Amino acid sequence: MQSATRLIRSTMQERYEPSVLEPQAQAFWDGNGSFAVAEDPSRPKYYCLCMFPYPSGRLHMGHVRNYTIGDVITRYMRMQGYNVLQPMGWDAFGLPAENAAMANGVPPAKWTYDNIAYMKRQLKSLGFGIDWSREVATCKPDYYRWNQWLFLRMLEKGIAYRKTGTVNWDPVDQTVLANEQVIDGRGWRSGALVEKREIPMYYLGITKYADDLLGALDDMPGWPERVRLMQENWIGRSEGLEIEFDVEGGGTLGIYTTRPDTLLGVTYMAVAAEHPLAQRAAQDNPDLQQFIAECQRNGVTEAALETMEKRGMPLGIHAIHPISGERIPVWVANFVLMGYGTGAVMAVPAHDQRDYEFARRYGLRIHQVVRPADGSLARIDEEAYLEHGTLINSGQFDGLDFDEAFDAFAKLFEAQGRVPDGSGNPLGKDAKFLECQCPKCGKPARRETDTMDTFVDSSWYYFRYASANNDGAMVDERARYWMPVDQYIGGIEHAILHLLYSRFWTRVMRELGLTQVEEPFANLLTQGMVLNQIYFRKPAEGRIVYYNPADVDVVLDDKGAPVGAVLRADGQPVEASGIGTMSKSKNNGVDPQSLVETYGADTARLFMMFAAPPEQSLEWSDEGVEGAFRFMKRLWKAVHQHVQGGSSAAALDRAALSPAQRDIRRQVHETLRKITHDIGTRRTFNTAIAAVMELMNALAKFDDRSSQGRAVMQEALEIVVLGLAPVVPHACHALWRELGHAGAVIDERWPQVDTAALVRDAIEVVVQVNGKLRGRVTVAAGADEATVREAALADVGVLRYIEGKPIRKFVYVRGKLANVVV
RNA sequence: GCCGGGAUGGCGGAACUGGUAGACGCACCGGACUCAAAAUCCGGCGAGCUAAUCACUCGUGAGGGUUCGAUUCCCUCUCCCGGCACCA
Repeated sequence: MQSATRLIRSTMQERYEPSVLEPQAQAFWDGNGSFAVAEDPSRPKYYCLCMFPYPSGRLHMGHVRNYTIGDVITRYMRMQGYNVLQPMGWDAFGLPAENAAMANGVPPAKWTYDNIAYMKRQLKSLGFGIDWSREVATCKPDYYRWNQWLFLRMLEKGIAYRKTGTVNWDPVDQTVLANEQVIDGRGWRSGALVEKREIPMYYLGITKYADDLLGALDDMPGWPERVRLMQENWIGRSEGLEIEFDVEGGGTLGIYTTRPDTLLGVTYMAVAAEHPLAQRAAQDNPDLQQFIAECQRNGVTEAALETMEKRGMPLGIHAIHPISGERIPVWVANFVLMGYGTGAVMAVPAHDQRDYEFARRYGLRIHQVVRPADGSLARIDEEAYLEHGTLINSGQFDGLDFDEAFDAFAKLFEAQGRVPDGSGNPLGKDAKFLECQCPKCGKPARRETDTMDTFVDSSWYYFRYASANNDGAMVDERARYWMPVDQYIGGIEHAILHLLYSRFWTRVMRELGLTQVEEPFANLLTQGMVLNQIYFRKPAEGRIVYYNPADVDVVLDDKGAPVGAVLRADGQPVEASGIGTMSKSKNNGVDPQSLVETYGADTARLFMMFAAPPEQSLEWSDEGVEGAFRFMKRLWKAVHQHVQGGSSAAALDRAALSPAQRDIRRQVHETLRKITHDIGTRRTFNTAIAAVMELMNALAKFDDRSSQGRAVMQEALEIVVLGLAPVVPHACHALWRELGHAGAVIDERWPQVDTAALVRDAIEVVVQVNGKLRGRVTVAAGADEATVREAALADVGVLRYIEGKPIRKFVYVRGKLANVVV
């Protein structure tokens, strides 16, 4: 073993060549199955999960940042002795595959699997420590069959149910559109005017869990405050009831309200101009026709909405109040949006400011049904009373508070959930597909053609990683070992929907006995976006042209401050419009592949972790990448020079060190203490890396060829290599061997701080006079306040400011600072 | 409009619990090496004042407050970013 080590040492490359050493390290991990993990009850587990990507074709910088953060945590926790699972998979159902199929005639499946293969190679080239034996692709039957299986269990339990609901219908594409796919009332792809349609579809009763989902947020310290707030607002906002009012002369009018407690205060109803009821009433009423036309003309631009006054007209139709039986006039109003909810609202002017203003304008009745809980009387003669309070003038419901009233009305109307899962389906026309056998009785049956939304796939994939390749069950006992996820990492854009659905899904699975955990993700880290400069030219006519920052040179003034930019190709100026998210439309993306090819994966990883803390946005900088690469070269050279310095270093003799050796050793262990805290607790990888750079700068000046000097250097470099191993694993894999170790750095433990090395003989105390820095004194480490005071008052810099003045106060912060107040 | 976050050198950022503001990196400037350039190494680098790298003054978006001491806590304001938005 010793001779083998010598051989490696003698052949150590002087040059840092990532293109050679990175594939070697990756081959080592692959060959040894370093990242394939098995359940091991004897060791503490750690489940580190990154949001899986849609296989769009290539990784983008956002992915690289996301997965680098996850990989650093994974490798760090592994060095801390945990049994760490880091899986990866593919959120593989989506419209891009269909669009690509229509555009290029490539079958969606082939397109998807080709993309997966390519992106998997990219992930491997970045050195992520992933257990690929657990890979999941949601487009494969062995994954989505469990969606269907769980859905049937949900039907049995009544968590899923079928009900008629209003949807956005695209008449050209013959499909249902999500709200975000409707742009200015038109289908995003077909451009056709979207219709509201009542179709039967499946609902998932997430509202049944709303209280629990909301309440549990208070007990989730591992989640960022702002994500919890966003979920709180979202759940609170969408918690309401659907109530149907009968319409005189036939039909019903469905509305949705978050204030069912004010139900008895309804004095009119309002519908959108496009609402069928309004359309019908307008047929033989020219005034109404004109008003409706006006409403529609006003459009939905923001400016119009801001300035538009609230206007309306009675339809001459009445609805019947479901409790009181009263006749309620139905109005058409320009502030009711057809695109939101049912396109109709119940109006409670006493307790809604908008309804109040409308009622005042048109002389409609205002009927108070809520008063403050403290018993005082709210005045509603000038504005609506908006707070939750106690019900009055509501017959049998008088005296109830908001929650009690909500529950009482909910029971009365058997409130239903509001998470539609349906989408349109061309499968309904395919007889071969439709005809099937009932799996229970064997008789001919009609196959269900409604499909589930893709959010279902991502709501439980983390369970499947933990139960990978089980043909017989959705999840198995292995999930009990791994769940919950200890650290989840992904983009803030999923702060609400994906994370909320996952929490909902976990509760459903718990109710079905599939898991014991209540919350799927113990700790959540939302990484910031990756930004870059945006450059463009706006021709006199035609469209703006964006130029990639890589093709642009920045012009500097003589102080180095940027004053302009020119396109390298023609030397002519381009305009800069600040920085923004890397995107195709702004042509400011940087391809991870070319970055890895030019500088190596370690440089890419180092730059990403160093340029900003993980939660903040990260500004791209080619010069910053160069800087990271320079550091890699310096690190490599430092180890190379040390190893070249002679045969293996003598054992460290702590008692025999010179003051300079003790100093450098103290700095080594101070750095180790800091990076342990920064990586392990604070997750501020940027400051950890900065601390190591600082240490390397000090080590470069520490030129001590003595036996103990080399021993100190050996220890320092080992700590540096171990400490950087999570961030730049390829280089550290090689350097660890160069430092004389037969084992692989991936199997090493995180080093221990030698607290004895941290002890100082003397400390420097900063001395202020009236809070201004005036001097510094050096005292023995254990000096008491009196000693420090004596030294401080004798300092020449201090004396200048206190001479002849009485000392009013002396403040001493142990070991750091003294303040003399005169 | 509502909710949340932020503003620190030419730039990205650091300062962890109220205690030396500007760590680390980039850019820039000077020097060494070189015929020269690149690379590398060494040094400088908030502003003002100054012959000066001494000293001093100012300085963390603006104004005020609390404190021996404020980038950090409190109040008011400006701007920027994110989320939601006639949301029923």
